[in-house]
Amino acid sequence: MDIPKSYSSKEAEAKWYKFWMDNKMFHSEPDEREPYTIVIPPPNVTGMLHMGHMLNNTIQDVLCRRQRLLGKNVCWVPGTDHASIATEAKVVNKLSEEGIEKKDLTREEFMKHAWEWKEKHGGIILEQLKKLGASCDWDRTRFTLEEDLSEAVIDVFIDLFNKGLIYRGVRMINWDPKALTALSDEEVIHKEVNSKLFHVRYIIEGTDDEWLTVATTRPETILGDTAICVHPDDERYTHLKDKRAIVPLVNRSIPVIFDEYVDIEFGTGALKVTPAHDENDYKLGIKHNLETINIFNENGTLNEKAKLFVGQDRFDVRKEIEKELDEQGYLVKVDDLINKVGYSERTDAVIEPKLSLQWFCDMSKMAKPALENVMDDTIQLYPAKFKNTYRYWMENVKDWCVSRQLWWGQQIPAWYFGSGANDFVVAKNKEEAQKLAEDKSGRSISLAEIRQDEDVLDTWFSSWLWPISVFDGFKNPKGQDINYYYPTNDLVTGPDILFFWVARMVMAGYEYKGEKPFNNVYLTGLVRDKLGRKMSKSLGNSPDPIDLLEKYSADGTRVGLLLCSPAGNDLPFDEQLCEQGRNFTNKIWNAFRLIQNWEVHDKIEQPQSSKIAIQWFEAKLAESLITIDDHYSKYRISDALMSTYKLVWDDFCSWYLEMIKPAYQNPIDKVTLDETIVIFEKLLHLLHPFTPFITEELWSLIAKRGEKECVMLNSWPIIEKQNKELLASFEQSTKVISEIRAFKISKNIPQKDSLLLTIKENKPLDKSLDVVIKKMCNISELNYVKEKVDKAFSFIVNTNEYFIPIEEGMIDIAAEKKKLVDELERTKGFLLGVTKKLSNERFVQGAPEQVVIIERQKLSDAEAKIKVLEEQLIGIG
RNA sequence: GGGCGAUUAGCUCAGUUGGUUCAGAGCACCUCGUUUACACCGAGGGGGUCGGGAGUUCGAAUCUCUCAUCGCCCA
Repeated sequence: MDIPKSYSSKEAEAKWYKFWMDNKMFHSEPDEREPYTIVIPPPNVTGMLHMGHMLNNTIQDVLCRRQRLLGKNVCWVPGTDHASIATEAKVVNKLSEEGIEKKDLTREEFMKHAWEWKEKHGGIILEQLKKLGASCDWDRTRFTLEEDLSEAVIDVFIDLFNKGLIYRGVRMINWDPKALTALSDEEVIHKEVNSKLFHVRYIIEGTDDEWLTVATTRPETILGDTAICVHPDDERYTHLKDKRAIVPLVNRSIPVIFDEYVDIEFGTGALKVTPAHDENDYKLGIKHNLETINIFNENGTLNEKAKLFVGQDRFDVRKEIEKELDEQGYLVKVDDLINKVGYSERTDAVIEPKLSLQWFCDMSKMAKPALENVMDDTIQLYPAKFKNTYRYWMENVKDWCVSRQLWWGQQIPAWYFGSGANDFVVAKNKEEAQKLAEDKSGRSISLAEIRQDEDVLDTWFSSWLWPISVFDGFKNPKGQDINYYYPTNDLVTGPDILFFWVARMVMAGYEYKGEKPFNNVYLTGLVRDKLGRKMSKSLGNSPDPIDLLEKYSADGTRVGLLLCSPAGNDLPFDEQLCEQGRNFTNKIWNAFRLIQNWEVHDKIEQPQSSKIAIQWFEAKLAESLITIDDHYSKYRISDALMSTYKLVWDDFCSWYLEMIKPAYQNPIDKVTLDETIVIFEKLLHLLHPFTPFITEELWSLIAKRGEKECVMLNSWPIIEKQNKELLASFEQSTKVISEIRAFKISKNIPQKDSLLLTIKENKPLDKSLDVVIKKMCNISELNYVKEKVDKAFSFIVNTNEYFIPIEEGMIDIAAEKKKLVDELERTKGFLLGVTKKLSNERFVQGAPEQVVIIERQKLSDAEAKIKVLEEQLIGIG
């Protein structure tokens, strides 16, 4: 068979993904096996695959594929979420490019456009995941706005309302003037920006020249001021008790109030109070019974209440009012200031605090079990350090603003039947609403009188039900799916949505299933660029994932991503890692080529060195498997990969294959070849979670297979019995081999030249491995002697002395001597340390017995070594 | 400003209850090598006072305190 020198991934990837799909190998149905379930963190329908998705889904796929190999019934549920704000923004933009304004459309017309957009773009990201090799059960793909899932959302809203956990109220909310909707606190990103602190003076009412100077970053809100507040202990201002000041430009009279809330040190110690446009001012306003003047329109322009600058944008007004205040003598000075400003996560608009009537969800009751069950590890977070953050959130949980002033989403099932603040009911449909409304009002109400709330629910109000709703747990609570797959096993997501999503899923899980939604949460880091910056569209510093997949293959890219991704730590991505991943797949490929090209003979007897090599590798495999399984159990995926990588590259390719490799153009014996193929197959299983495509390809090539046989459904290797003695002896031999190789390099001796090796055995030695040393170093003759050998290159491994006779002129006596002296010095120093330790009464008394025994062993080893070194030094003269 | 976490080789990170010379891995780097799987390779090698300081201990990368720098969350 003619096998190319390098692995070509493209064909194999297409072929095997199709094979898995055609044979429904990712599909799961409940059966008698133990389930292993993951629900995907649903990506936005607006999204394109980015590096974060790549990492996140690679990890999920690794976990799923390993569990499949372990024999579990694996179900990885994919899907997308409708992303209210982002999608609506995309659709509005698209329509406006076509000359259509949202306000000219009915709700139904708009929704039609939105669904069309979703059908066209919503599936792109899922198709991209297939290129990565994601083994999702695509037959189970769900969408948060589909009918069943929406019904669950509405039912939950109604249920929570009836339980008194959802209410309607006026609050200061985060208003996005670009998207024209309320945002939850979590959707606001606070950034540090360079601002200015304006010092503006207000004249005291009834005086000609008595002024009070305030400091503010937002001079445009002066127009909505309804008080000035100072600290009661601030002596600068005590004389202003019961006085009033005049707001500049608009000449409105406002009171000077006293409250301990004010920071005496900040600015001038006098704070202008604008209750309509600042959370803290709002609280002050309630406390001191102040007027509230809302000077902004919903889009961030000023309204007629401002009296000046009406219709202009808030940021333009900030510049203009500065000029105006200065010209009229109100502006005292302007300082530079760095402060934090809230921005919309979705539109990047500066958030405007706004008083508004919204729907809220009371979290305090549901937070309780959600907190307890994470703190006691019923639900485990990996890494556990996130328990702290989680606890902080849950102990300081705030009510959740769930309404959004949008159309793309589930419309809030609240129905209004009058103009009173309480003239509403919550019901599943208009007919039910009518009944409830009549009950509530005690009068007859026609259907025409009833209007549904215009707003929709926050997207997270869908996502928090995801682990239940994808298994139809609301529609069919006793269904086979929900009973079998819930609670799910693992959740893989980023710490940035630990509260947004993870915590809320936990709450919903306990509220609606009485049980946790998942056992373990693996929190990945953020993917950053080489300079440590977040990857973002605006910076343009993110590689295109699809390019990476094409350049380095899916397997190579997966390995590259996982090489540097310890749980919870950020991932400083470097394309070089994908190159390393690709090189790794090429190494595996070539190991296969080597084995494949050997000619086999039935009649040849198995060499002793091959027999030992097999025994050794089996022991090594068993040892590595324990390590690898342990890493997986702790979700240390990078470490599991590195252990696998070293097992394959170092132990299998560099040691094992070299040990069994027949001489040039000689055939191999059948026993060794067969055993080697068995070993190779085991390695393919260990590799499969990381590199699914090449392992499937090689599995099919290395032996004859049945039509539907494949590596992904075959079993994970079982740990064979361990053999620590053999591993220890082998390690000694590798040291000997390394010494001889180094010697050959230093003397420019070609590999094909054979050497003699003589050993003086000072300490019992496993001689069965001599055949390996002979083969690996091309030793023609290996002897044991009682006396040391003159005129030879020598070295010591584990107090045994090794001699390679060479011509006298070739020995660099000075260098040899220096090597021995250095080693002697080091060993003596070491001996001194050990002696000191052992002569210390308190050490011998205090340390555990085992530690003391080890120290005594070190002492006698060092003494023996010193003796050998000294003898060699005498011999060398 | 408050809370949490980090700081180990050029880079990215391991280091499990303090105890083998425990200072490690991968990559990068340097030297040699076109030997018949692979130069997307092989063999060999250099490199760190474990952020600084103090303390506890027979013994500290590991525990305590303190300072510095960075990150995250919150105000």
